[in-house]
Amino acid sequence: MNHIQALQQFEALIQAPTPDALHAQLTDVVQNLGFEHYLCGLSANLNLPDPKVFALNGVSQAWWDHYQTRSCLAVDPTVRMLLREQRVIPLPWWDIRCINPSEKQFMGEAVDHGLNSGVSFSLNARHEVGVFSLILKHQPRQLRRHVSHAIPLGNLLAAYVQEAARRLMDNQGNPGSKLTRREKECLLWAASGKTAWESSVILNISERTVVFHLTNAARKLGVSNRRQAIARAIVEGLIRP
Amino acid sequence: MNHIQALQQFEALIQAPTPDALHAQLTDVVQNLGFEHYLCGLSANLNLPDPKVFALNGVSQAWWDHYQTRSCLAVDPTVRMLLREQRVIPLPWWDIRCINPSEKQFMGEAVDHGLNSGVSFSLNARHEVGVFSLILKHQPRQLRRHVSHAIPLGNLLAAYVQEAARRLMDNQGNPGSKLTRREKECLLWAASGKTAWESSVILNISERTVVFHLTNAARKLGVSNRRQAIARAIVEGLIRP
DNA sequence: CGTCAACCTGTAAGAACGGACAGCTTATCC
DNA sequence: GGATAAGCTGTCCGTTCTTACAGGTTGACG
Repeated sequence: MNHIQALQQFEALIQAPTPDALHAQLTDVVQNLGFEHYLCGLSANLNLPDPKVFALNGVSQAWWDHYQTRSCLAVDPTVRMLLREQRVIPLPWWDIRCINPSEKQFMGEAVDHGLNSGVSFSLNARHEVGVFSLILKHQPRQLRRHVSHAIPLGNLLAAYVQEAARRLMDNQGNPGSKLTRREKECLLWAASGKTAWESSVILNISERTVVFHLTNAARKLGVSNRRQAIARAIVEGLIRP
Repeated sequence: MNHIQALQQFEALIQAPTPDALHAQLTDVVQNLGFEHYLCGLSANLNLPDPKVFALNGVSQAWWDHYQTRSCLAVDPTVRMLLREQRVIPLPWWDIRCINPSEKQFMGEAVDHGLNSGVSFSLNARHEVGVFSLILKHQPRQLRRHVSHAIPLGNLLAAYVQEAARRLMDNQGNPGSKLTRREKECLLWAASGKTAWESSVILNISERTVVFHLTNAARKLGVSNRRQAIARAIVEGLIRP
């Protein structure tokens, strides 16, 4: 498959109307790249009680169930290196260094489930993070050559998958707009260290009204006080101090 | 240049000890990809009073001066589409749609300075954003074919440049370490809505000590109260609620 | 052994917050 | 015209924060 054809196939991904359609197209693309499976986990507003999680599963159901029920996110070394350590360049699996027995065990279990080798890419945007992996079930003759050759297009594919996933997620409703303009303004000034009285002077409204908006904002954000509301609004990208 | 060679050249970039060395290597890599210039702007902690900005300039000094003195960030359509609109897939310049006269004028000025065509890539990580562009001074015979062909490796190159830039920035001093472990812990619980008393129970220290750490953290962050300290710590990536 | 940094603790007074009470205006939509 | 949503305003009271005062402990380093 040459580059131009691949690009056209990638462009088609972001038009996918449903996750199922995306999965079908992606399975095809991944096989054209010389891989058997893929795995995509994307989370907007990570570490929140209600993260929007988008997962596409191109591997065996057994492995996926195992991953979820055992909360393998904490022991998955690709997640650690790409998300927590913020590695932005591709991660071929032979570069993975396990830092504790749990990670080692996890990788062993992956091999047992047929995830023999592969390469993982980091998905990053302002308020979302994720991992996209291309996976080989069987080890080919020249593993490193095979994988390395696919890295440039794989890296590009990761970006397209992220774009496609976001479009699908956006269609499912946008909680960012749940705050009114005033509520965001009050939160913004509160995040800048202003008291309710100071904000009232700035916004030319009464102190009581500032308190009113902050209270409402906190309620909408599902938290119980002002500090937490500020933290949540920043993490969700609703305000930019 | 085949993929494997390119990958080796990319790997070498992240070892660059200084911005000048990176620039020299990058100039070579970019020309191998068939482009004349590059432009890289990366900003950590955007929208803060003291953002860490990293810029590498592979274009004419005149254009760079013009870009900076006229604060073209606000009218650069690549910045709008890649950063504000969060487009994560590559942006060939023929896909740029100017949405106002200022942007149109900006693109005209770019052409006047010899930035004829190119492709821009988005650089994204949790607390940094940027744009990396590959630029053609002269329009080749088959422009679209030429640029499209370079997109996969260009996209990968962008990730390596981002990684290299971060390593250089980290070497220049890391303000994230200015908070002690306890101060970050107290901030984290405060951001979760816990009062000083509640945090004291969690951390098994006295309420007074929690207040002490929060006060110190606020002072170190250059702010005057707890709310602002929480906001700043989150934006700077020191804590993750 | 002195010094330093990080950590820990206490009291007290005034300012700010949180929650509950009750009620207004304005614009939009059916 | 009635209903609804967004915005706005006031008082009261208990809780929490902020800032000031004045200390002690522990471990690393020269």
